[in-house]
Amino acid sequence: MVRSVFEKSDAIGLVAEVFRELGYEGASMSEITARTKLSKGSLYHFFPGGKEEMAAEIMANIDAWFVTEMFRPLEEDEPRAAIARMWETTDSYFRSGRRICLIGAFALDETRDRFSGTIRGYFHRWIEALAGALIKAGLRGSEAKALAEEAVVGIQGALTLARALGDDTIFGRTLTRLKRGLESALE
Amino acid sequence: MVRSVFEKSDAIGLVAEVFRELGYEGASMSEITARTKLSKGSLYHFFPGGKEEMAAEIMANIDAWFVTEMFRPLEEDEPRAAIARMWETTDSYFRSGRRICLIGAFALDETRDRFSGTIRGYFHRWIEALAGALIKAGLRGSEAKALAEEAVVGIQGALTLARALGDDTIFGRTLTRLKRGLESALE
DNA sequence: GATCTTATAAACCGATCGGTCTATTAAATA
DNA sequence: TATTTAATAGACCGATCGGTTTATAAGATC
Repeated sequence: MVRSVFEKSDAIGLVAEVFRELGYEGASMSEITARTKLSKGSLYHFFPGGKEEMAAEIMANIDAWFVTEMFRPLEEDEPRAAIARMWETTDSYFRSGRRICLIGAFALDETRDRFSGTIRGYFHRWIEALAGALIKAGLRGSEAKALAEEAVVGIQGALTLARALGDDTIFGRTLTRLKRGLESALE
Repeated sequence: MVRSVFEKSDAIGLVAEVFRELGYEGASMSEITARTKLSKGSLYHFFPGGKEEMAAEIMANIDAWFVTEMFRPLEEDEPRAAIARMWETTDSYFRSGRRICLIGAFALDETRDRFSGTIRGYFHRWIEALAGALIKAGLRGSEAKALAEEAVVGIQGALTLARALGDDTIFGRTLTRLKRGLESALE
């Protein structure tokens, strides 16, 4: 069989999973072909720019997903409902802490230099969108900004510790704590 | 010149910096030799086991440093003073957020599988040591554990966001917030 | 049905990978 | 002073790296 009706969007998802497991440098082309079952021919057909283009498209994909599912709702919808949905979206996207944040992982080593704009933009927009929703819900700007930052910091930290400790419960516990923190500030 | 009076402890520090910048997979032997100015001869003399041994010794070194400077003081010294010192030690070790946590970074990709014991031990002891100090300072066990976990989660998250946003202020701001959280619980 | 495009497979490429080995020399020991 | 050990430099090795190319065949278009 020479043609398996893979679409580029399928490829993005499959390759993303490999980057998530191995990191940018750890994900060699041979590991990517082995784990995705996509040949080099297919991969370079979809991503002529190689690994760098794969990573860039994956990040753009993730970013677009968050914009649609989380940032724009926070910016445009009724703030309390959007915030409530944010916690659910976060828990399900990160599979209760069993899935890491690829954009956060890329930020830690020199991979960051290749994608600094996307990385900065993702976290900046998350914090700004949440802070904006908190302001619409009645908080002062300074308090909203601090709480939004605290939430995103907590999510990232909990993802790191969930992996580091092999603990399936810390992520959910952290989300619950952060959610209560916001709710008590909004009372 | 053929002998430069390098000691193994010097080598550990130099190589650690390369792993911190490039990650485990990104730190190739040629990059390590280029950045440390240590030849392959020297590196394999100090670390016959190659990259894996380098990383293992670096992590053991970091762990030992934290045990001496932070965990044991939390476990043995007067708790409030030890906690106060913990914040200072954390800020100076991570250079106000400009330096990442290598052990946290290793936790995120498959590098974790090589060193899972050390990684888990490091974070577990940090949380346990801090929780123990909080209990000695008068908190209930459950509250102490939750606050200790919150502190270590926040530190890791702030390190990620400091790098991701290129923001030199978020780490200090987070430490201050976490510190106040503990203090108000101890009042 | 002929042609063209899209997708796949895999042989192949030079460069770099992690690691070994030999040579050399400074310091320690006898 | 002779000998051994610790440390360094770098040539060298097979394997793997990211990437290119050629071949082939399944849809799509005409």
